[in-house]
Amino acid sequence: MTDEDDVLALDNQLCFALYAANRAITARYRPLLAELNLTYPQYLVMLVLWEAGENGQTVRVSDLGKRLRLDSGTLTPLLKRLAERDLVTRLRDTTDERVVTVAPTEKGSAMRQQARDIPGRLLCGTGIDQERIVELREELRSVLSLLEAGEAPSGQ
Amino acid sequence: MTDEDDVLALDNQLCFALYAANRAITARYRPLLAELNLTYPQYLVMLVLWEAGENGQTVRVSDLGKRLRLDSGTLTPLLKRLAERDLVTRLRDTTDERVVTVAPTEKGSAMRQQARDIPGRLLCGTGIDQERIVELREELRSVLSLLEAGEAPSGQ
DNA sequence: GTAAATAGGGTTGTGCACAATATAATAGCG
DNA sequence: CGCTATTATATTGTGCACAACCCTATTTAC
Repeated sequence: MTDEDDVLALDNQLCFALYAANRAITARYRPLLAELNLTYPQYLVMLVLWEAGENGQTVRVSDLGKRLRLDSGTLTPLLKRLAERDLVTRLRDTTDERVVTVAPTEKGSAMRQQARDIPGRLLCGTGIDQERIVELREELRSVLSLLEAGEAPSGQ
Repeated sequence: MTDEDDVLALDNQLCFALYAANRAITARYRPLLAELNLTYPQYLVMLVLWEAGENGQTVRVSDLGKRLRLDSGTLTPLLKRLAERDLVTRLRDTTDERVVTVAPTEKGSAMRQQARDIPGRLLCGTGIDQERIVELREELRSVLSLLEAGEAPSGQ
């Protein structure tokens, strides 16, 4: 294998390590979130809503999009499914009808208590210690901000 | 915010850092792969096929699944789309008709040359240096193997 | 005041991911 | 030989993820 081929080897790709690790973590979440009948992205939305509620902030669809880096094509149907299950409300602003405000219902807020032990249970039995998690998380956050700040890859 | 709430804060979740970084990287790949008219998972499949071809190995659908951690529900339609575009062949084994062998066509093999500069172009303009990429990649690979070896999270 | 630009959401269509199930072939056994 | 378990792939259905587009409301320019 020449050096040029080597750059295309699967095991040399950061992207694949990230892709596989991400799916392995979400797979680990799945049985825990199934107890709450939530998918992983639904869980992330609830995290944002709980956190904002704690601080007395209202959350618009666009706020969720900025925070989670998701667009309306993803969020709108997801929020509708949560609303159907009476976990959130979607209210269109009366003064500016472009704006939709999302908030947890009482049922949605109550779910927070059930979710509290999830982070602790997630990595039990893997032998990954807390310090390592924090380091990896901070490195990923730093790389993410570089990726978001960086110029787009050249189209040629 | 109490300590208990803090464990649910979005910014304290390794999972979200991983989720967001993964999508940021694949978003960065998208315009580069669009030149080849490939999606990101399709690109990963081609990487495996190119690598195996180099070593004279044949690849079955189950081999792709093991390597990429994907199941047939993902791979079968993906491979059919690649086959329609004459980038791969899907041949059912004559002696054991359960087995489907996948191989790049001449057109699919030729694409490797066009793909060679992608890894190099990907992170240009982000200020992320090579050493950091290697460290992060190895840490992710290590965490992945711990996740895959670890016992399932307790169902309760 | 009105045209143009921008911002907030929604809709549609394509392509993953994955669970659950189906189908079919092989291997081992009595 | 027939029975059962296992292995390999396909099919179906749900839910993201994102591009492309639409519609409406607000803002800005003139």
